[in-house]
Amino acid sequence: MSRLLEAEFGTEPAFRRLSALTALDEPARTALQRAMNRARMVAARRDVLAEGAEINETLLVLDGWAARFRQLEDGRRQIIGLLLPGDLIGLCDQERPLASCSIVAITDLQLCVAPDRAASPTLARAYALSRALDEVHLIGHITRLGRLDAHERMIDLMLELLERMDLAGLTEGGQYALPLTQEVLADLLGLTAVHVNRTLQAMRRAGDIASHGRALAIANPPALYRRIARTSPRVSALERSATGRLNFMGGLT
Amino acid sequence: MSRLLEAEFGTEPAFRRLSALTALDEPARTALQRAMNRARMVAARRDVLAEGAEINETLLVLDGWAARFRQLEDGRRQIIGLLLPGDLIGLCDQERPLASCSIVAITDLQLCVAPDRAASPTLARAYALSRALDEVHLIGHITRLGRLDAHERMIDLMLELLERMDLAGLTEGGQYALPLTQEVLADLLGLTAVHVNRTLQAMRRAGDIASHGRALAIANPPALYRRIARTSPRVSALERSATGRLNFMGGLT
DNA sequence: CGCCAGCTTGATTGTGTTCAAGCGGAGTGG
DNA sequence: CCACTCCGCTTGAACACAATCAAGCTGGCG
Repeated sequence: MSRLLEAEFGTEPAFRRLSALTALDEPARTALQRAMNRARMVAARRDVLAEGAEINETLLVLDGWAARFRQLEDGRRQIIGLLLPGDLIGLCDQERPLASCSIVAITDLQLCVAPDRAASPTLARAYALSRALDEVHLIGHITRLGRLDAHERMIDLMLELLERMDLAGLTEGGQYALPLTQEVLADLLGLTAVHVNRTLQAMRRAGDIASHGRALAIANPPALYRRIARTSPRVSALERSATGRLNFMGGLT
Repeated sequence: MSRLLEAEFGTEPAFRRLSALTALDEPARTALQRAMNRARMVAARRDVLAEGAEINETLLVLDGWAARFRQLEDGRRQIIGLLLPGDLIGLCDQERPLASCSIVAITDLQLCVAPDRAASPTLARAYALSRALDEVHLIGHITRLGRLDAHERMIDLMLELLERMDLAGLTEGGQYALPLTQEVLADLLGLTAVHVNRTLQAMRRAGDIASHGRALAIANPPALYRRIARTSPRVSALERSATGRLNFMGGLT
């Protein structure tokens, strides 16, 4: 592997996220790099996985966004969570698990098969932390839907995504690209698209956010953090310690 | 161990639930039985675990109900999920995980330390399935909160609890004891206690449910299943196959 | 050019909240 | 034994947040 490729690899969002979770040793890096060379593409709006399908392999998101969702018989849709670069799909310790929700590509998506956790104990640890983080996000989402109003939900979500994008090295000066339509936001936040629209407008007028094309700028995250009863477990959980390592939460309860 | 004790053990809700998840071999049964002999009690309304606390051991609920919840700074509370007999607390594969939410005893609670999964591969499998089921419940809860109205949320929850209680052998003729105050239901369903009250009254008037003291009778589960856009992954997931084993779902996505 | 998806706006309706008050039963202390 | 309290349940009236319905706008793309 040439040094150039190695350097490129180091800036890959998925690699950045996993190594932010825990320091990866050489076998882990090698396994990841090999897996990432066999990427597959999924076009925007295409299904990645249908609910109830058998899961044969764990996938790793390399680029683009996807959404886990559940669809009710009458057509109502609830998005369970978003999958960002570096997120894992289908992590579990059963033999032949079935998907508990469907997954759709929100943008064009680049995936690879995640290397087996047996490749390295550090990789196994990164996976365990990733899974714990997933659960934290589910819990945050429940709290958002159950106890926050439309404005709070929106801000809370944007702050969660800021943290997550940051983990994968995908933010710049508190800004990041938010490739979600208002309809997707609605299905995520348990609102209607119309109401999402009005909420966003109010937030822009209030100066809380600014969007230039796809880029979302959150005016003053620390101020918002203070103003909002945050659903995520603890804000500080994603603050990096002096070592550059995460000073971390995790674990089911 | 005398045969009598062995027989008692076989009817323990926690044991019934775990062995409904997967057939448990002798080492698993022995380990469980030994663990269950060292039960600890927690009085109703007492905290079992505070958010952010370090989790040193996995716990198993033997008797009574508990709730995982997150409390916002302004006092709003959202219940993330309920813990019923046979449910596990703190399952994960990290070394020193921190609790991602607080847990409070809803009724008097009997707990024990869950035997190490290394005790038996069948036990490990039961734990993995239990964890997958937990995630399914989180997903169902998100869908409930995001896309169902008050009536639907109530019915959907009651059906989920019917299935879960049944798994632990704690139902009789479609009835089970529901030890939740209207305030707890409100914090669970993202509603106010006042509105829960009115919703329950409407359901009683409509004949959907009947409560005699603590016992909740759901009039006609199959009919409700049909009427309601269910949030749980698939209703059939909890139907027992001819073998008495579960014909099962599970698995993260 | 024409289409379509996504965004915007207004008017109206409705589900659920808020505030306020009262009730009934279980447990406690005088 | 009674008074007192507290908790959970119930009820009513007014209000508010978000849904619904309907229409028009904008920009990218075939």
